[in-house]
This record gives sequence, C-alpha cells and structure tokens, in this order.
Amino acid sequence: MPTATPTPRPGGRSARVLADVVAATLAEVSEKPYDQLTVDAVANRSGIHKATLYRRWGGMDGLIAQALTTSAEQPWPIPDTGSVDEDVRLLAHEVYATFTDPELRTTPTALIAAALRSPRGAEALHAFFAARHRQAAEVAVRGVERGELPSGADPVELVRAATAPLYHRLFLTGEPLDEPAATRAAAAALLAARAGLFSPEPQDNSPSPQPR
Amino acid sequence: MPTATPTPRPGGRSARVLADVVAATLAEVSEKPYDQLTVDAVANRSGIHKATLYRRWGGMDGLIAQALTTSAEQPWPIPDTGSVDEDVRLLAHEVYATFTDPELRTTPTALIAAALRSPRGAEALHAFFAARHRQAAEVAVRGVERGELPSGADPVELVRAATAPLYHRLFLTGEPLDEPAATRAAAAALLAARAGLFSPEPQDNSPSPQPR
DNA sequence: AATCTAACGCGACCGACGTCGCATTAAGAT
DNA sequence: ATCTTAATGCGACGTCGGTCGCGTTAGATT
Repeated sequence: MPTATPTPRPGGRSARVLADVVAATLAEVSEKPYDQLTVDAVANRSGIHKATLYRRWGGMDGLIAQALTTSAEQPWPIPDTGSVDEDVRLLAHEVYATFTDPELRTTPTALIAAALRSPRGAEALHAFFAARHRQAAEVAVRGVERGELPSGADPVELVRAATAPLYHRLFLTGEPLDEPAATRAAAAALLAARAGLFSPEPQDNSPSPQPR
Repeated sequence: MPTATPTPRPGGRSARVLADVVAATLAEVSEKPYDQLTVDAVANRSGIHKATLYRRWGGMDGLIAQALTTSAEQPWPIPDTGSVDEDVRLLAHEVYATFTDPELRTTPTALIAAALRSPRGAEALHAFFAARHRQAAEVAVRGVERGELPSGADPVELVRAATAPLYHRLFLTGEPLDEPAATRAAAAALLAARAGLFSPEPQDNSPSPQPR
C-alpha cells in the first residue's frame, strides 16, 4: 500500500499535508534539544496552520507518533551473508554505526527520547520496534533453516538480545558505545540462542512449578 | 556525609525545602501522565513557592534530576546467596518484580521517562544507574573470587547484561515482562561472562589489529 | 543576644501554548 | 461543469507556564 495519493476517505490534499508535516516534525525533533519542541515550530516550518496540526494530531505527542509510524513503514535492508553469526554481528554494528555517527544519530536519538514523553508516543515506539524486529528476525529464521541455531529458537528474541545492550547504554547508562560492545552483544545473543534460552522450554531447571 | 542538617553553606532551611520538594516531585511524577508535569503542581504540593523552585532548580528538568540524584544516594540491598547464578537471577527478578507490581512500577517508570526529556535529566539518570550498577557489581566480584566466573570478567558489564533486556522490553518494545524473561536474561549474562565476553580481551578473533 | 546576609515568600507581569468560530479551498459525486 | 462537504487557512482569545523586583524570614557569625 503506497502512501502517496490514494486517499481512501473523503477530504483530499491531506496526503501532501501529512508528508510535509512528518518532514517538518523530523527536522524539528533532530534540531531542538529534547524538551523545547513546539507545535508552532512545526507549523511554521511545514507551512501548515497551527490549528490544523492540533485538529489532526492533537499536539506534539501525536506529531511524534505520526513521524514514528511513518518511519516504521519504510523497509530497511537486512544483512544476508550466509552466516547467522555474521548477520547478527552486522545488525548490531548497524545500530552502533547509526548512533555513533554524529550526523545520523540525532534524529533517531531525539525521536526515541521524544516518544517516551507520552503514552501515545510510547505506543508508536513499540510498534516501530515491533516492525523493525519482525524484519530483522529474518536473519535468525535463515540461521535456523541452515541448522546454525536450534530449531525452536525465537528469532525475534535473538534480535532483541543482540541490540538491547546497545540501547541500554545509549539511553539509560549513557556509556559510550564502541565497536567491541556491539560485537560482544551479538556474540552473547548467539551464545544464548545456542544454549536454548530462546526456545519454548528454556530449561526445566526451575525449582518447581508451584501451582501457587 | 549525612544529608540531614549539617548544611555546610550559608542559608539554612534549604535542607528541609529540598526534602519537601523531592518528595513532592516524586509524588507528582508518579501520578501525572508523562508529559503534563508542571512546576506549579510541585510548588502547590510541597508548599514551596514557585519562584524558589525556578531559582534553585531552573525548571522541571532540574527537579527531576534532583529527585534522581537523591534516590541514587540511597543504598539498596544486594543478594548474597553464595552463588553468582542465584544472585544474578535474583537481581534480574528484583527488576522484574519492581516493574511488574502496579504499585511499585509507577515511580521508577515515570522517573526514567521523565529523565529522558532533558539533557540534565539524562545525565542524572546515567549517574543513577552508575551508582546502582556499582553496588550490584558486588555479586559478580564475589563470583570471581569464588572462582565461579573467569578472573578477568568485568563485574559491571555482567550486571548490565543481566538487566538490559528487561529495560529494553519495558521502554522500547513495550512487551510484557514476565518471570521467564528475567530468568533468561540472567542466564544469558552468566553464559556470556563464562565465555569470556566480559573480559579485557574478549577473544582475539578480530580480523587483524590494524594499527590504523 | 544582636547583627548580617543568603535564601525564601509574594504578587504582578509577559509571552507562548492551545482553542474556537468562521471564511475558504479543493476532493469526490452527480 | 456544478455542487456538496470535509479539510485547511485565518485571526483572535483565554489560560498558564516562567520571570522579575522587592519585602521577609531564618542561619550563621561575633
């Protein structure tokens, strides 16, 4: 489903408005320090009237959610080298590269921070990551098919495990992100997958089911 | 250095004001939905005048940073069962328990979300986690001393690895947190530690040192 | 105990955010 | 081509967050 013109519902130039607004929102988000994002600024930059923005999106949180939703729809290339180990490593390095480059990091960093400001934004962020992980999980699926990973392993869980430590550093602990950290995260995730931790029955070493 | 009354610098009731303000801030943060935190509300609840809050803390971001800094100073009990595996598992479960209990989760959740709103808040959050991790790393140190983990293993890195997936779910992907996830995160971290991933020279399997 | 002074209380002011009613435009239908 | 109607443009208004100057309080000093 192309996002261009086929507006299903009555009303019509909305598509163009939406495109302009998303572009302006992304630009604003990446420029202004976290807090001082304002609907007025988006209105001025996009040329769309303030009232329209409030009507359609309800406020800054809605604009941020919209930007995330739109971004989530764009597909994004997944490594396919023939080796899970290498693919997962590349996945982690892609995150590392994105958030290390001072040029590239601003938009996603600010977007995530902004999304956490409101329930709506948080929801959109969750959907965004769900979409991304669903795509990236392909590398794990291929790994299972090739017999490089145990057959029961949850592909999405592997992707999450490989990237979680990086986001943890970026947003919670604030420690610098370096290549070894990315490589290490990927290796640890693969280790866990091979140990069966991502399979339906991780290990039956729990003390006792304890029906409560 | 006790934080009670021995105010080193001139001016004096400041200590009481600070305590009231921090309490009011924490209460506000846990009640209001992310965005609509206001200095006025903290002023009313604490009984401290608005202008004073702006003077001492500069705004909402400063208040949040203060709340975090104050919270970080409070020590917090670390498991010590005699087994690293169990200790790390308990650590992860503590995070799980905190963020699952609808009663307990509100404050830390909102505090983290709020901290990500401004550079000041983010900095305070980093310091907060640094303090927490420094304390929690003790379990790994004991594990190394007992020979349960390789001697070079970075204790803090182990703690981070054990908790990162949980925060990742909580804030980025929004997936529900369950006990298996906590257990799995702990197990994966221990696996990585034993594989030497957290030791200075993770593995020398990098293509070539490349002095650059 | 008397004094000094930093910190807080107070109320008014300014500006920006968000809202509202109405005019205008353009998409879709006949 | 004309008409219908939803969506946008427009400007004004109310409200609230944030600032400022001054008076007051209470810690600290001697």
